[in-house]
Amino acid sequence: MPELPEVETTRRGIETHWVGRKLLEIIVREPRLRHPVPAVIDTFTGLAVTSLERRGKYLLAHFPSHRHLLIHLGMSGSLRVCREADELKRHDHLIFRLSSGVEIRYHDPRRFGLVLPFDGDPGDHPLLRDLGPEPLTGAFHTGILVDACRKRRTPIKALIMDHRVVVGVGNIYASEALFRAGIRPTTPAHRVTRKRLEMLTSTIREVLEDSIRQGGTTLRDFVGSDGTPGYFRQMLYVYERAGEPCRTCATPIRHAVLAQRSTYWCPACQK
DNA sequence: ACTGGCTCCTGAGGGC
DNA sequence: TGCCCTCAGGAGCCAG
Repeated sequence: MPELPEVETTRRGIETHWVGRKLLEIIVREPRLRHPVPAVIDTFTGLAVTSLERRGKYLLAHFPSHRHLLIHLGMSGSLRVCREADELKRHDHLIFRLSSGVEIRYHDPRRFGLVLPFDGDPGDHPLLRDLGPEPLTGAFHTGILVDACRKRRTPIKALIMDHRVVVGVGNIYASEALFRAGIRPTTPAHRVTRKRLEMLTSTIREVLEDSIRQGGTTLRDFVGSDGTPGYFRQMLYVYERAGEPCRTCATPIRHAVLAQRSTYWCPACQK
C-alpha cells in the first residue's frame, strides 16, 4: 500500500503525538513481520523520541544515543494514534504506549512491513544505505534520471520504481507520473529523451506533492494516523481506471502487467 | 551488471 | 453459502 505520500501523511499525523513523549511500554503482539521483531526492542522502554523522519517509504524514529527504530509499512501497514480504551483490531501487531496516555498502533495484515531497532548511523544501515535521492528535495533532478537511464533497457516505469534511483515512487505514482509526462510506461529507459526526462522529473515531484495534500491514496486499506482514508484516489488519471475514458482525451485507459506489476496508461496521451 | 521471475502473507471480490 | 481463483500501495533474493 503505502508509497511516499502515504508514509509522509502517517509521519505528520503521529509526529506531534510521539516526539518528546516517553515510551512507557512496547507491546509486541505478533513479532513475525518481514524481519522478526527482535526482543531487544524492549530496551527502548523509558526513552523519548527526539524526532521522526521519513526516508523514502521508511520511517525513522530517532532516540538519544544514536538509537533508532526503523519502520516500514509494506503493502498493507498503517500506524494509528489511539487511546488505550480503543478496541484492538486484528493485526494490530505492535503497540507503543506513550507517557501522554496515547498509543501508536502498528497494524499490518500481510506482515510485509517491519519494525527494527538499531544503533548507530542510519546511513550505514543495510536497508537504507543504497537508497537514492528524496524526490521532493533538490537532490532529485533531471541528471539523476538521465544517468540512471543510460544503457538501461528496463521499462521506464520499472526504473522510476527502483529505489536506488529515486525513493518513494511506487506502483500508483509511477503510472500517474508517466501519464502526466506523456510517456508510455513500456518505453525502454534508454530511449526516453532528455527533454522527456526533464518533464518526468517534474511530474514525479508534482504527483507526490499533490497526493500528500490530499492525505495520500486509499485504494483498499490505507488509513492515516487518525484512521481516516486519503482522498487522492479521486484525482488519479489512470491507476485502476482500465477501460474508463481518459480524463484528458476520453480514449479508454489501457492496462497491462509490466515487471509483475499492474500498469495503466492512455494510448493516445502517452507515446 | 541487468533483467525478469518468484516469494513472503492475509483478505477481498468475482465466478460458478 | 461455500469453494476456488485472482489480485493487491513493497521489495529482497535468485538464476540466467
